[in-house]
Amino acid sequence: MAEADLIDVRRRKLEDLESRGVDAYPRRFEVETTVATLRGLYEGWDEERLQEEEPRARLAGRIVAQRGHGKAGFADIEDGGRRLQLYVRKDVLGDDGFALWKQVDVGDFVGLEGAVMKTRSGELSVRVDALTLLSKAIRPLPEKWHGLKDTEIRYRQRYLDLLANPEVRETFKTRAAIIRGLRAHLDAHGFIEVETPMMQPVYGGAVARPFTTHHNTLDLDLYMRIAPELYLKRLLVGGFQRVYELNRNFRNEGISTLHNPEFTMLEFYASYWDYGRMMEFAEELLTTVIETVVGTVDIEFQDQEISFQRPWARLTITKALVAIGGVPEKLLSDTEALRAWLIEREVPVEDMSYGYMLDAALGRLVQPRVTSPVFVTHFPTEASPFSKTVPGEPESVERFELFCGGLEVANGYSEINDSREQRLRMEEMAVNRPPDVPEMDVDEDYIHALEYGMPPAAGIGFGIDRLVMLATDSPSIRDVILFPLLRPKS
RNA sequence: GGGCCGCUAGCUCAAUUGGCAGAGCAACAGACUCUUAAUCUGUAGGUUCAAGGUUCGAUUCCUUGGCGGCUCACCA
Repeated sequence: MAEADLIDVRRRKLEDLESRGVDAYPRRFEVETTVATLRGLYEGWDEERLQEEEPRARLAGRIVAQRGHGKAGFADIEDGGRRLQLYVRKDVLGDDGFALWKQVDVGDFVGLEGAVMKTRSGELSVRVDALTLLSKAIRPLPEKWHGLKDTEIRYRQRYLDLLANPEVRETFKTRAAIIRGLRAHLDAHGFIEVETPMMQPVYGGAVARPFTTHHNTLDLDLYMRIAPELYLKRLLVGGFQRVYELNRNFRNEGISTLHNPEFTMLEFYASYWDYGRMMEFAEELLTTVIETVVGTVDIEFQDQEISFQRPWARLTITKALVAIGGVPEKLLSDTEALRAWLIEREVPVEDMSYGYMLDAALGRLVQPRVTSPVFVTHFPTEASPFSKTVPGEPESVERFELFCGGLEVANGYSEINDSREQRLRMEEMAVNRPPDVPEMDVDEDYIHALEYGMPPAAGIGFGIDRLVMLATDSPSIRDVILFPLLRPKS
């Protein structure tokens, strides 16, 4: 039947009910129990005991299946993700109640009251003696057995995806649990959660194109933040010793299975730590959360066996390129030979400096091959404008990236707190920025803040969406973002 | 943005070489007071993503466009 006809049928039922004085959208229903608690209480009881004691139940849920049976019938309701069978009999429900039962469709919300029982086949059920319509659905739900597979509908109408595919609900519960776990661990270690501007007059803290917007009253162009970094470090200047922010960043770049224009980032900063201490803490934080949420530190992600068992491997970028990326060691001391070797392997490094070449090679040759977590350290200085250099090694910085399951999951470093050095490095970045990167101003206000003195500190940023992908074995970032950005359908 | 693939009933999917567009579920009518992917009988349901082209004839072939997926390049 055409969709319009299916809707018409339900509309007619709705009008028929209303003409008989039924309120199809009542204000409230006093629920006394849930499917989960009911199952917890009575699942273990046998048929005889339920028959003798006849416990009563009053609950509500959405009809997800119906099986008519003449002057009787069965329905399954879903409430909080759990299902329960209803048993309806005309002689128990009465004529009016049974008439309502006949007009109820899959998708409708109902409230009900009755005796808890078990059927002959042992299925815990409620023999309904009072049925109340709580909300009439006028569109048909996706099919019960095959669920909803059309990716476009799944993303555009996520509510249908959640309705039809229970594992999708689990993914987003896991997401919530991860975020809860991260907050709990940080809170327990003296970090305080802060909120810094998402609309910034000067954007910074990362290399990416921003979204722009405008404040009318101030007649001021603003940028949606690409990172909260520079504001969080201002708070270290202000005397907060440990801060974190877990919220959205916005980057006006491509969309892919790993990128959504708005994505969730956890950034935190600890005074008196360096990047080494931060790596230790990151290990502890992630293993704790993964173990709590997934139940084990050995997970499977897209057919890879990943172990978060500590300690995690740590390699300098050059060692990683040799050991994991397969770069011949002798090429590392010969820029042009390395360039030729990389280009042969389709790593586009034509106009790059040595440092940017290493970074590009890392992304192409190392990252995809990493399964269990690996910290890569000693990044080239030119690509890291906020990281302190390694003592005696001005070309490398005290910075690490965390790779896992072929994904970049985190990025952290010892923060520059010398205002003179920070200015130089920002100016260098403004001149030597990689091709295709928009002009970036030196954030004078940030330099000014550093001049008041920032304690030595380390900071880190975690891509939360990717973390959730790992924990839920999701192949695309769109599977872990409830409403990913799609082109509007005209 | 480039390349490849997809779009058929509300949902999940078929359709031979280009030859009457079909099934299951859902819906509707009927039967059925312990079913659970209920069962049985019957009925109805289509702008085959859109526009154009080739053809006697297009879901099928071609062109353009829309939307989506994967992938490559930039970004986490």
